[in-house]
Amino acid sequence: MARTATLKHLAERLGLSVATVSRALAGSPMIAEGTRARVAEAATIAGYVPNRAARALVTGRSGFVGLVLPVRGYGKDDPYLGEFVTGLSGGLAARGVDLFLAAVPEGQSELSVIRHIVETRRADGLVLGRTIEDDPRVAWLAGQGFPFVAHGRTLLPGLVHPWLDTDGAAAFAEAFELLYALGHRHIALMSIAEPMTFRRHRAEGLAAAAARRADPAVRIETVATPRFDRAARAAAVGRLLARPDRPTAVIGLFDGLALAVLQGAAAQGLAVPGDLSVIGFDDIPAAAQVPPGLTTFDAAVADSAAAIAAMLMRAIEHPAAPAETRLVVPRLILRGSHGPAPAHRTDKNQREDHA
Amino acid sequence: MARTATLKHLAERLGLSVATVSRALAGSPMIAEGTRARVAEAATIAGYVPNRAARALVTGRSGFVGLVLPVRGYGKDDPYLGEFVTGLSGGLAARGVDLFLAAVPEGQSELSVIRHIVETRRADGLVLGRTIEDDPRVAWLAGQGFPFVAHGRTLLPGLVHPWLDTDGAAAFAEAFELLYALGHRHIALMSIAEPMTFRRHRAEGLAAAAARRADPAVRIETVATPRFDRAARAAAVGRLLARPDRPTAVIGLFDGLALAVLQGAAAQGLAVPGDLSVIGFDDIPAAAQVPPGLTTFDAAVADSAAAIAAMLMRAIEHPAAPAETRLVVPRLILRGSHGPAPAHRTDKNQREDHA
DNA sequence: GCCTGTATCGTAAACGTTTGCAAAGCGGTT
DNA sequence: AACCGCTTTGCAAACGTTTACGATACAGGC
Repeated sequence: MARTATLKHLAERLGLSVATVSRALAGSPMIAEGTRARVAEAATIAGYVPNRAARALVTGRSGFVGLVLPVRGYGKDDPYLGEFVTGLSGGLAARGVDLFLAAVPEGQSELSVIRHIVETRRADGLVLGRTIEDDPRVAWLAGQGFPFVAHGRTLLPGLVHPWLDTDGAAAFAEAFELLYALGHRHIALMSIAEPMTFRRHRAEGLAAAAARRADPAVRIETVATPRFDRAARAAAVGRLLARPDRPTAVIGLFDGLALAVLQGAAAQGLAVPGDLSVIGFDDIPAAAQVPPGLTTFDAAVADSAAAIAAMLMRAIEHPAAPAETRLVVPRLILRGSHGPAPAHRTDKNQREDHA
Repeated sequence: MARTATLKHLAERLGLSVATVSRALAGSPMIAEGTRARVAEAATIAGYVPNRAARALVTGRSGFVGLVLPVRGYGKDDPYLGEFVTGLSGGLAARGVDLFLAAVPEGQSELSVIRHIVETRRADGLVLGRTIEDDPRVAWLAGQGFPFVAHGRTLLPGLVHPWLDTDGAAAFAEAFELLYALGHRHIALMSIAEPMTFRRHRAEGLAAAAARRADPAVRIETVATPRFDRAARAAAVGRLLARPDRPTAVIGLFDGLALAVLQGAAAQGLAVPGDLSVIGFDDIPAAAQVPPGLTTFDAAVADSAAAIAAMLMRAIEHPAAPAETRLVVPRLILRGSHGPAPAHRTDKNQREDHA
């Protein structure tokens, strides 16, 4: 197996200089069309592939885009990681860039890992997952002028930055309308304590849709538990469903919470959707597996990831360009966990004005 | 912000040559202890970090280890990817190596992606996931002498290669013993049609344990469906559980199958574990969420991944060393889906000799 | 006092690419 | 005939490392 061909080899074979060959391959306008064709042909038949290390050394660009994984955030709790990563990698590979993956070691902050990547120029750009409202990573990267795009908005005042987000507000408004049309008036939102940006948008979308109905019978309540605390989550669900004035429908901020509601309902002998309707968000695999099938939203993670890749490449190549943002609307997936509100049981301590 | 310090900067500041500084940092024995200390100190206070591109250019090693992700294999169906990747990345980072991730584009074979990585020397080593019995990736890489370690064994005749695998045989033997002690005699194995190596080992472990009991009442049957065909899977489960001589317990080759059984049982009004015991393998997050909690095995993916990282680094640094292999035993996690065999209902068409 | 060996350090080449600058060729103008 | 401008190509430096080899010094042995 011949050692991988280099520019010098091509140059010698063609009777040209290395510089000319390099420029021809790069499509430089200062090369005659004829020679460019000759070079291109010779390159393909020689199976030439540029040495990335050499190129990186002179251009100062690594040819890599980084993704950092906080162990805590993306652990067993992140079923969509596979989709996200494949979409990202695919989108980047099409542009000749590779995906570089960094885990956050135990006891280190994600920001410190990011700082290290930036300072050592290990990647030309970064993609950030799971942003929170005042995300320090976003603030720091924006301050550095380092190219990045966030999956999820932030609410940092006076700071515009590139992001792609799912339109959680629209989705939760749609969920409300679905439930309202089925007769549900008392709806609970299972939420989390952490200030993830998506929490705010989805909650606001739900509240806004409810307000638009201007129906005094409508009652929305929210219960929040720590994001990774399964026990607290289960306990809160138990309390919620055991109440005499329990809601007839509950929306989970994401599927994990909706599944917990399903489990809690089963534990208390409540039929879904007979006694209780449940709607989630994300469409994780378990949503299709657990009976009676969770009605939820498909966030199109793979497509989003590919779009993020494209946005990031633009940000890297045009650092001065204005920040690009993009909102994708999730698709409602109707399965078995939603149904008409139980007619015989209106909230005991409420006037029966919608009967 | 000062441009990242280089060897030349350090050399000038210390009144040494670049070569000496390089050697001192590398811990070469031909450097006096005193100067080494001086260099080390200067390097830390200057925040020196070697330029990977330059190093890669001269050493010919990229400083990256590759992981290729077939979209089909690791999609929504691979909930353990996050754990695996973080474990891998962590294990590699500790050794100064980074993880590089390649997705397999639609319409391309995984082998072609691997070939491309190897031929362009984009990575110094590869880790292979989801091996099958006669895995062409393993065969090709071994033929090339390219460093790699497989997560899962192969059954390629006369080919020893580095691998780390979970001891599925031991686990399924343990599952059998658990069920046998609870009185179960008729057990079904939900399996898949694809020749994944783990399928064989787990099935053999189950069969061997059953054989060891030498109990004529013991009956093991296997039903296999295509791995990614959810509909076929559900249909097969439905048929199995609807039979008058249905098994009293079923073991899923992995949690996805066990969950399908749980769902099928619920659909037919069978109580778990009252009427049917179910055991899975992998401990995916949904296993803890779905009622009554799936009894399964923890495959310790993160630890395995870290071990794979270590093995791969050894394989890269000592290409001539004999292939290293490692078997880790999964841990049984007892939850709610197993229980005593239903006493009142022995198989109708079978003698009641174990009553 | 000379030779040899050892410890320590410097010189310089090499890795493969990009790119500023010079050079060559050539047609057309004055 | 000299000059200019344009197109096309080559020269050479640079990116930051590693490493083979040579150089220097100093010690010990004769």
